Amino acid sequence: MPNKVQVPRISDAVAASLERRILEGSLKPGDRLPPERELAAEFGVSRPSLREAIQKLATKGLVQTRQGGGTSVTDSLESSFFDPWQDLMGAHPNLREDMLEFRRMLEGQAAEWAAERATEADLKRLTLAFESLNEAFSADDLGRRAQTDIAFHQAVGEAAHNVLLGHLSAALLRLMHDNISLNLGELRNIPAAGVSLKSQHGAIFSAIAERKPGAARAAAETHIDFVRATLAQSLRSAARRETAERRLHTDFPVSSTS
Amino acid sequence: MPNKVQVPRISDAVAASLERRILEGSLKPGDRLPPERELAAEFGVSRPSLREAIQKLATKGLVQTRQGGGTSVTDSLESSFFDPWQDLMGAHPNLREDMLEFRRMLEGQAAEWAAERATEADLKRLTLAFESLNEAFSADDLGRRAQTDIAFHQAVGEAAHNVLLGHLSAALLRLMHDNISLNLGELRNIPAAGVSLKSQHGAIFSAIAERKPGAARAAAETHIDFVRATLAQSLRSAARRETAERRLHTDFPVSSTS
DNA sequence: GTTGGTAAATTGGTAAAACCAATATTCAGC
DNA sequence: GCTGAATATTGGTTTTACCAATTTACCAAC
Repeated sequence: MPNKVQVPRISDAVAASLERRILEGSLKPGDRLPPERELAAEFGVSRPSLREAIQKLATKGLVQTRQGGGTSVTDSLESSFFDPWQDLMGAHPNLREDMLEFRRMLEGQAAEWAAERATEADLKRLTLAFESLNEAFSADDLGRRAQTDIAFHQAVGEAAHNVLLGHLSAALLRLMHDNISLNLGELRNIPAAGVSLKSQHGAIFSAIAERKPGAARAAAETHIDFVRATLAQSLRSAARRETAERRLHTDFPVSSTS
Repeated sequence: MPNKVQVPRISDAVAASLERRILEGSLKPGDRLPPERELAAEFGVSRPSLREAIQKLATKGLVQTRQGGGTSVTDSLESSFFDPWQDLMGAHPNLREDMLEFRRMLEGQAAEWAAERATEADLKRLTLAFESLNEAFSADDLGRRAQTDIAFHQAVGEAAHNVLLGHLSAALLRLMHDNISLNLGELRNIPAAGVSLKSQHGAIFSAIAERKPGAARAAAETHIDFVRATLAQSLRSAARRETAERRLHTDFPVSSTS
């Protein structure tokens, strides 16, 4: 093979650019890409070339196209981890504790790296996410709380600037929100939990903004420890409620032989 | 989602047809496909649609296209199943660094927990794995080395008694071993690497067996740091070999006029 | 006969324009 | 507010033209 200068194809370059955005988290699962015509103009290429790039990504499973509906980012990177973990959930009933422990490790590390590495743009984004989270807590909207909670933790994960950690963190958050036994919405029914959660998020945010890696890690770990303890209490409380419900509806027959 | 009849896209159908020919052997590695214009006429579709089909196959690695030269079937037939992370590793050099950084954190934590929690059965298993690894190093069998390396780290991951960590640790290690662009096998060609790798595994093993969490973590982190540094050296070494090879085959005419 | 250079043919790469098909949005009527 | 029709949007396909890289054919010089 002689010293042939390799000229990159337009469709390859466009596909690589979009792929990078997916990898680094700028484009998230479920996000809609701009329309083909718009995206082609944005990249300064023809639509057929842009289509070839999109088809490459579709073949890799990174995006999915629907005629009339647009092109969206799949969750294939997170699924690589999410699906096996979901299987593990069924096989290991006590996985909740392992998961929270794992999450403590992951989020502690994420917060530490975020405090070391966050750019101005990262901090701006984290600030917006934190403000949205506080608004959701004030508005008493459970759906919005879950969404902004995820967004806040994702912003931390991305400020850590390790793409693997970012995607793993997202997969883990999704796993927790998708499983009843780990349903964090249950925490909101506990009176004091909201106040504590809010101040814990605040501590994480401040430590990162003030670039204190050690404090950020400690704050994140404290937060997960609290979630852990409160979740356990909540599940015990739910179990007690179920027991009381069964007592109320249990009618024993009077038997003289046993 | 209602009972919507799924109409297959032309490009998908064409790609599937060509893929079938490749997999059944009608088209063999090295075979040239007919020219795009001819193939499009043969399938009764437009050339852009045919091109999209070809691009799908190219993305899967089943064919390779050269402008002016045609499209040929490659000799890599393992591309029926596609791991998105595997492909990303090759295409995004920064991901390699992120992965090693992440693994350093993960394996450090795994070793620490293993030292705290390993049962007698865990230690027995770890011992066997360590012995197998040493045998593989002595036997100079590259395939066996990779396998026993994975098994050793898996044993550590399981002794950590966190299911998620164990699973993830194994998945990431397998991903690195499977990735050609990382070429972990190259480490074995470096004279001092084998001895260092062996003693590093030994340090991890001893620290866990002697239940020293701090030492175990440090040993695991040192191990990844070494892999990191040696991999970088290996890649530089490969680049130097390529340069020398080019020098060997470059024959410039002697010119007296400059 | 061999080698090097040039022209022509072939084949992949890119773009523009037009049209078709599926989905999403808007609006009118009840 | 709900339903159905009309309209707009967005992906899918085709046709045509042109560009760019490679291959083949041809010819001249040695």
